[in-house]
Order: sequence, then structure tokens, then C-alpha cells
Amino acid sequence: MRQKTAGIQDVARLSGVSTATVSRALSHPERVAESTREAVLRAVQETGYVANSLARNLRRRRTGSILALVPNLANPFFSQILSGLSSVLSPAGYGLLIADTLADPDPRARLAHYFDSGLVDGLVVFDATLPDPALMQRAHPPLLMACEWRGELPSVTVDNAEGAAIAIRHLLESGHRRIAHVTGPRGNVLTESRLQGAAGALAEAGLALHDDWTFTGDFGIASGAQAAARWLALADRPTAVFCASDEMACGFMGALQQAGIAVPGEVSVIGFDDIEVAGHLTPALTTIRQPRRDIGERAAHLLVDMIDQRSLMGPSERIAVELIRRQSVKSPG
Amino acid sequence: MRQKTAGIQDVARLSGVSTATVSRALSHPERVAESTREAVLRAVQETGYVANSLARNLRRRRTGSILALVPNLANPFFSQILSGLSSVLSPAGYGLLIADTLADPDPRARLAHYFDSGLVDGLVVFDATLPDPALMQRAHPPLLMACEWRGELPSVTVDNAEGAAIAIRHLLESGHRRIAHVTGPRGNVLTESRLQGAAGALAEAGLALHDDWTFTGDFGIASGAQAAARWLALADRPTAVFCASDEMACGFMGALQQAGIAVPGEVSVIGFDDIEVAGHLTPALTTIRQPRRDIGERAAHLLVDMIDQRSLMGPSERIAVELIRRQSVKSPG
DNA sequence: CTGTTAGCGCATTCAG
DNA sequence: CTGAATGCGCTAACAG
Repeated sequence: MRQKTAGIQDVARLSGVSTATVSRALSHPERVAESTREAVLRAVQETGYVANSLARNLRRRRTGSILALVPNLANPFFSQILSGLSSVLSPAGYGLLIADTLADPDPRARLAHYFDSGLVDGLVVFDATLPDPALMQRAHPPLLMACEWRGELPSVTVDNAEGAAIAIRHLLESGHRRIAHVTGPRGNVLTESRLQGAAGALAEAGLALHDDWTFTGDFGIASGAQAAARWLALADRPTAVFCASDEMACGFMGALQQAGIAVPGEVSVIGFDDIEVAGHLTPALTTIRQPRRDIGERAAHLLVDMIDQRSLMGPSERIAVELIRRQSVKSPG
Repeated sequence: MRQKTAGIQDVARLSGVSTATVSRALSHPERVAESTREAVLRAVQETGYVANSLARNLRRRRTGSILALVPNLANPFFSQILSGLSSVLSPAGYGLLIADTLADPDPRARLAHYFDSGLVDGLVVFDATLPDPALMQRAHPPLLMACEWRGELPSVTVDNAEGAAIAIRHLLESGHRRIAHVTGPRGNVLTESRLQGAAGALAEAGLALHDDWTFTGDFGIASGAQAAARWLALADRPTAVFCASDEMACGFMGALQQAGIAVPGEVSVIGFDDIEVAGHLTPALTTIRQPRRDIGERAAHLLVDMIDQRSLMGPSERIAVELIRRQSVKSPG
């Protein structure tokens, strides 16, 4: 059934040269006479030879793959990012391994495993709660943080505080003064950063973020719906809500509409992320766009550069966000 | 900076045994005396030794990773499936590599690369348009189709025709007779299968699928919105629409609502997939649920079994779908 | 139970 | 420009 695949020896024999020459003809074509190169290539065609990556990598001391550590693979937020990563990694000769950090009972152990096993040439880490390898005092391949960040590690992030400020200012400019905020999980760097940006923009207008109007969520749809229930229970309801993720905005609007509240008639809603469905909701969701594909692409580039330079350090990059005006925000009253 | 990691030699020296014993103590603890095992383990602790997977895999002739070939990684439909895959692969000792088949200009070449390079122990293929490796006459690791299928290859699929039939019957039972269908891309196995299931259920009721009422989409949101434009242009409008994916249903409903058409007041809409957002739309989308996480998990199990048995063949599995009644379908008129 | 001996398949010295 | 020799780091036979 499974005919054994041709080895470099077979090619060498068929083309009448040594295995060393075959290897060179394939890896460094210019260092070989044209005639022999052709002979080798012909033999490669004939045998269908493809170098065994395991052996090649062992010899070259590189694995040809990079690992993305994402918290909750099931979150569709990452799909575009992974796609961006893949689209630059693939042409650069790297495969993309992905692992779910949430699924893992013991992230420390697993991380240690990845670090030392020589399984990957680099890592893109989307989860700031993972232990910092530098602090673990161990050898490890280049590592880049993305979306979330931590310490001085190189990273690709979005301007979260500014995005939140833009969202709040948009609400303010539309005439809202009574503004609520649905946050991500407390302690998360994105949550805190957006919270701070929102509070700052509010302060500029002489307003503050009421505790009663700050609902803690977890970035997921269901938590947005829960926040809606809390909003509904309020005697004194804010006229606008800034949700720290589109998913939460979606859950929030959905639950409100189920309860017979009009959006944006009775409450304006603004999200964060600009997930694909945002523009197709009713009303279409006004939000802060986070260019997820770009994040993936930039992360891949930066990481590949670090690998090329054999450096654990590298530049960080901050990507701008953008207000996308749609229909879920209007003037109050 | 990057201290060189300890090798098996270091552990052997430190614990006063041979490298072979170290290897055994780690891979087959029971074949080693307890006292030596302890000594080895202690040395491992001390040195922080982690076996180099490249060398180990070269020797064992396995790679420890399996590859998922998905058409369009950016499609969030796959995120749950990947999560399911990962959750069983990880404990089974496999890493998950993912590659986007759409992004690749020459899938044949890349596929050949994966097959022969010994990079992976198995593949899960979500794209039926890829060439069949068996027909390519080459050695390759076990392969399992998922979601889509092709020829006699082992697969994990959902009962697409039945799901479509259930959707149509639900519309019929609600009193609809004038039913439209928004399909996936023509030629796609899922598209054809759902089309056939829908036509069958319609035929049972003495009805047929009108060409004028069959809109071709591509499973994406935008194509659903385009279908809505065509529905709006109809002089004689169907009272219900079966969309072959939730994303299309979402785009369809959104565009209709923008145009001032009430759902389900003027048209009932039913989708397929049950993506997470479906229940949070307004109206909440009635749909056919496809258990995506289960699909991933089952695929992983079947593939691991094939690998364990060193077999290119294996059982196929069909997973049941389920009608999720929500609010986007009601009686006409 | 343990050490010795051979490679896994390839890329890279080092001579010629 | 090419070939012969030498491991990459580890595990599987095979003896002892």
C-alpha cells in the first residue's frame, strides 16, 4: 500500500552523483555545475523525492514551524488573525502550529515542553496570563506577544486605550452624557486598558465612569446578554453603552431587543473589534475596528525577523484602530 | 542569553548510567529498576532536560503532529471544530498544524509536500476539492475527510441532506408553500447535498424547487445579503427562505431588515449550522444545528485510530443534526 | 535490568 | 565543483 518514499540515496544513485551533491543541488543550486544540477533535478522528478523534513531539521537545528498559543481556540475572534499569520508564515517556509492555552490544565508544564523540546522556532502568544519564559530562566526560542502584552516582551498590539476613548468621544459627540461600559474580564490587560481609555475620555468631558454603570463581562456573547439584564434592572438607565467587544455588544443588543427596548431608539450601543457580523446586525453595529488580519501578518513578520536575527528581543508594534460609524448610535432623547 | 539546553548525555553522566537507560527510564519506566529510575528522574530535574523532539521523532519515525487542511482559515465556522480537534489531539500526544488550502496558489504541490516530507502523521482534510492522494499514487500518511467528503475516503460528516429536509419540513409544517433556497457555491458537496435534501422534502409535499427561487451564494455573509437583493427584486415573493448556512441567513435577514421587510412577519428564514451568534440575532435565528465541536473531536479520534493501526482505511462516521426552533420562522399571512 | 552498538535521513565540514 | 566522512540527539536491537 504505502510504498516507501525515495530517499536522497536513491536520487544520488539514479543521477550518478553523491548524496552530498544532491543535497547541494537542492539547497544551494548555485554551488553546483549546471549539468549536474539538471541531472539531479531529473532524478528528483523521476523518483518523486521530497526531503524528509525531520532529518533535515534535525541537521539544520530548526523545525520550520512556529506555534501560536491562543486562549480559547473556539473564539472566532482569532480566525482572521490565524489566517493572517498563516498567510505570511507559509511563504516564509514555516508551518503554523496552534495550541489552546485554556484547554490545558497545566500551562506552565506545557510551555516548558514547547520551549525546550526544540519543537518550534518561535512562538506567538495571545495570552498574557502565561508565565514569562524569561522569568522561567530557561532557554527558549524567540517569542512575540500579540493582542495582549506583558512586561517588556516584544509585541503587536492595538491601541486599546485610544480605541476606547474614540468610542466614548463618539458617544459624547452624539450628545450622550449617561454612558455605561461593559468590560472584559477584570484583570485582563485589554479590559483594563479599554477601561482606562474610556474613563479618560469621560474625564475630559467632566464625567466619570459610574460603578453602577460598569458591568463586568468576559468578551463573550452571553456575558453581553447578562449585562443587558443588569441594565434593564436599573432605575436610572444610561442612554448609551460602550461594550468592550462586539460579541458582548451583540449579546447586549439581542437581549435588549427581546425585552422590547429599541436600539438605538432608547439606548445607543457601540462595540469594539468590528467582527464580520457587526455590519449585518439590525441595527448595524457602530464599533471600533481592530484590523485582525493585519495583526496576524505583522506578528508573523516581526517574529520571522527575530528568528532570522537569532534574537529574543525585537521591536514592538502598535496598530491603529478606527471608528466605524453605522446605525447603533444616535442622539439621545 | 540562550543557554544551551541539556542533552541526554548530560543526564546520563549526572545519574551515572548510559544514555540508553535514560531514554528507557523516560519512555518505558517499567523496564527500569526503581532505584535507577529515581536517579535518572532526579538528574532530569536538575538539568531541566527535555528530550529534543526532532531527534526523537526522526528515530521513531513519527512526527507527533497532525495537519488540518481547511479552506479559508478566516472562516469562523472552523474555530469550534479546530478547538474540538485540539482538545483530543493534545492529550493524545499530537500537535495540531493548520494550513489554509485557499491561500495556496498550488494545492497539489503543497499537498505533495506534506505527504512525502514526513512532516505529519496524519491529515484531516476539510476541502473536497483537493486532489485525492490515493489517485496521486503516492505514499502518504492516514487521511480523514471532515465535513466535506470525497470518494471512498474515511470521513466524519453531518447528515446534510437530512438536515435540509428537516428545515424544509419545518417550513412546510408552519404552513409555507412558497419556499426559496439560498445555496452554497455550486459544485460543492455540501451545497449539492443540502439542495437535494431540500428538493426531496419539497417533492414529498408535491412541491418543487423553483429555479427563480434558488439563489446561489458562497456560505458567506455577503452572499446572503446579495440573495436578499434578488429576493426583493422578485415580483412574486416566496414566504420562506432556507439558507444553507447561518452566515448567509444572517446577511439575508440583515439586508431585508435594512429594506424595511419584517422577519418573520413578511418572510420566514431558516439557517444551517447554528453558529454562536444565531441565537442572539433579532429575530433569533431558527436553524439546523451542526455540532461542530463534536465533529472535531470525532475526527481526531478516528484519525488517531487509523494512525495507531497504521491503516489508510478506516470507518466513516455521520453525525446527526438537529432543528433548533427560535423566532425567525412563523406561519405565513 | 543495563550497556554497547547502530543507525533514523540528511547537511555540512574537509579534502581533493 | 565534487565526494567521503561525520555527526544532529535520540531510541531500538542485541547482548550481557
